[in-house]
Amino acid sequence: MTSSQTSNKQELPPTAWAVLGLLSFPGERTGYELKKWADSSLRFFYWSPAISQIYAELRRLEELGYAASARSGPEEVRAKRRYAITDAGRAALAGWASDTAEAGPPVLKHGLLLRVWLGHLSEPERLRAMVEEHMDRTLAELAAVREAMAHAAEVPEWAFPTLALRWSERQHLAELELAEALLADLAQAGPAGPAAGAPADPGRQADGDSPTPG
Amino acid sequence: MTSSQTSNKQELPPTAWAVLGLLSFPGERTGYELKKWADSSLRFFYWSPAISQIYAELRRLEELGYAASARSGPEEVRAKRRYAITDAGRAALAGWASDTAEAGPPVLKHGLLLRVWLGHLSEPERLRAMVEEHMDRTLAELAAVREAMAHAAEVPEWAFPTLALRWSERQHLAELELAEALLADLAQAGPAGPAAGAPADPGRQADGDSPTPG
DNA sequence: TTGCCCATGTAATTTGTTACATGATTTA
DNA sequence: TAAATCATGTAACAAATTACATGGGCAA
Repeated sequence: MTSSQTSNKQELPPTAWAVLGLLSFPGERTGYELKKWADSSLRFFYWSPAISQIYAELRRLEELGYAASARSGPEEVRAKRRYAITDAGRAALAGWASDTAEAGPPVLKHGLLLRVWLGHLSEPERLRAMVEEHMDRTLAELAAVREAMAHAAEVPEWAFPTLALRWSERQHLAELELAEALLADLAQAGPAGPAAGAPADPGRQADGDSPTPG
Repeated sequence: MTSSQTSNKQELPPTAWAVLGLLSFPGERTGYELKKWADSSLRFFYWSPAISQIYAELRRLEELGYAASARSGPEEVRAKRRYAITDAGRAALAGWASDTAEAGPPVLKHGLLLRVWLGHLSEPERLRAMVEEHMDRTLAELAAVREAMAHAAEVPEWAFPTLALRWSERQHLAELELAEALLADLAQAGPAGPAAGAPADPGRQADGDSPTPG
């Protein structure tokens, strides 16, 4: 406990809470283990920080008195460290996790959709191919989610992680349906519609006062 | 081709491409206008950069020869600037937009799900309330998407933006269904299950060798 | 004995945000 | 004439990544 905390309202970045969250499950673990676990669970609906950042957050968490570490080889610097959450850490995390204002809207950054939005710059076939590739990737992710879920479902302590993974499974299925519908829309708009792309298209350079797209 | 660019493979952050993408639709516009437009379209499936960053990206784009600006009051520094994409910019953007490797998997950072994953730290009712709040927010977003879509659908040049917004509409509907299912899972797991939360729970401090959660 | 996984960290850099400063034009 | 919106930018900072440095243990 490094004392001296004045404010009771800690302003921490999401990563710090996520790392502390990993620590909130029974057991002590190393930064390395935390990273692996994040890669096979958090990453499906939140995200997985770089390993170097995990170590940085662990140090910060320990300074705040939210986590405590024990070195394995007693005196060594840079020896294996196992971290555990403290009572103060658990209390702070519980406060954060229940704070409804803190949880803003989900952040989605969908590169494929940006490309669809910019569809006038690609050939229709290319666009279709990109959507299909996205579906392949999604399918692969779905398999990974299911594997993680099968793993989690075996342990009673991981009931909530299992629920989150179940949500993620459904989310990936929805993503596939969304892509399917997008493909259909593309097929309908492509051949008949205002056919975009590189070649032959008379007029259409109407620069000047065109209204701002929505 | 505006000369002097040595490398033909520009390594630009997503934001730069997004801003250039906004510019790729017919018409010249100011940074300010770009921001408003991003707020009512890009933000639904990608994201909307801070206005200060838009200005920064516009400057970078102009340096690269991908965009060109014209001041309104001829000699003034800090006068209104209208930007337009150049041929080089359009070509680079088209290359980027068709690059399938460039488009990684979608990034999702879902604060609500992180809290569900951490469900053992909240009271069940609190969790349910958070999911319901999320549904309210999603409903409001859905309305905004639909409004933007109605706007976009009127202009033939915005056929692809309209498609992207249609995808977003469906995505928000899916998000609602996902939340519904989550609520059901929570109700099922809550009363009977390994009832987490603050009070009265004997044992459960099993620190030590517990396996790493998935 | 080579290469992989475990394990921890530092340094440099990029990306992006918020807060601030400034002023013109439009609307109530 | 006051407030809102339009419009552009700077400065300080936070968050997070990549690249790099280091070294032990184990398996092919």
